[in-house]
Amino acid sequence: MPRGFGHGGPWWHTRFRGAGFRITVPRQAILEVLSKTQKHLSAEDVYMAVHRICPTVGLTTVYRTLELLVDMGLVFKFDFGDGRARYELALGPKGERHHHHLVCTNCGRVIDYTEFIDDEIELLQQTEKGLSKKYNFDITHHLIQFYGLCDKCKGR
Amino acid sequence: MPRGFGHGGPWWHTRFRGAGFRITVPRQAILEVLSKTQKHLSAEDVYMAVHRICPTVGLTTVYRTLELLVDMGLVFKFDFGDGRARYELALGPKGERHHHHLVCTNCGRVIDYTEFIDDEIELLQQTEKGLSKKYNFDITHHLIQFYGLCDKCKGR
DNA sequence: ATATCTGCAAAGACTTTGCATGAGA
DNA sequence: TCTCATGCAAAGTCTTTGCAGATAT
Repeated sequence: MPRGFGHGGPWWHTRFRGAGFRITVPRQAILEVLSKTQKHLSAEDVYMAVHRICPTVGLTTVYRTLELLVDMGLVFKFDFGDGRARYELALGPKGERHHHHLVCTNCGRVIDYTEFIDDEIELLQQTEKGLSKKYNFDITHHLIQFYGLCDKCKGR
Repeated sequence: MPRGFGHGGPWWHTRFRGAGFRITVPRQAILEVLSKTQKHLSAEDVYMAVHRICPTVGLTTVYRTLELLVDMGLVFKFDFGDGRARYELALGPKGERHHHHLVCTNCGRVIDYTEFIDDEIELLQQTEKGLSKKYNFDITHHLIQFYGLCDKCKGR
């Protein structure tokens, strides 16, 4: 059965019920928005998209829900240096969405890349193993970003 | 001659003069503070430390100077997810301070590690090369962070 | 029934900006 | 001298919190 839908509704319902969290309209709308994009959305972005599905949902709820999802490990939170956090679905460390980022320090453009991920992942898993042991950490995820000037900004 | 001091004063004076920036008391104090620690300082941390050297320097100047140093590539700016930016001296991509981070998502503790850097650097340089070519980016630096629970937080 | 969740408004925290004064080259 | 830098105060932005009413289980 493909990831996504089972008998009891969307896949994440189980995670929610198991943790004692309630399945509500705002939460469903927020997860729907996150599932339907490949972009890195800010809280405001999510809020505006959710607003089209369910106009009564407030920005506060968006923030609270995103925090909850991050804590549950369902969503990753990123910082690209422009002062607002970005969010995207996690879907597992080797899941179909996993990628790293290339960030332009001038215009803020962010490119997702997956080209070199396989080699990176291999090395990272070794590193994770070594680090976990040495520092007694439970490592849950990682972040790799390259910074520089994009093609449009480098000739300036 | 060791990096650090030449005839005309500290090493960064040349960089400043060359770029048309002035060498001022606040800037010297801020760079002195950054050179004398291995920690990741917030703007407020820098401000307080600078205040002991030169009490007239304001927080605004600290922010402005840190931004300048980041733009010049002399300082890196990090985000560990606690809402305030951290700064530390760059000293070159293979310089003596280069390291990656291990961040506890529960208590916010940050550990610098250098153990696996050599293998990582090698892979990263290949990746950088590939990315630069494919996306036509001038890559200046990278960020690698592992997230998880530290030994104190995992038993909770 | 009741503990959780939500929306609104207000507060909080970090960072940036305007402007007149002061200082480096 | 003359442009650049600084400090203060105020404003700006993103994010969090308090609380009463609404909702899921």
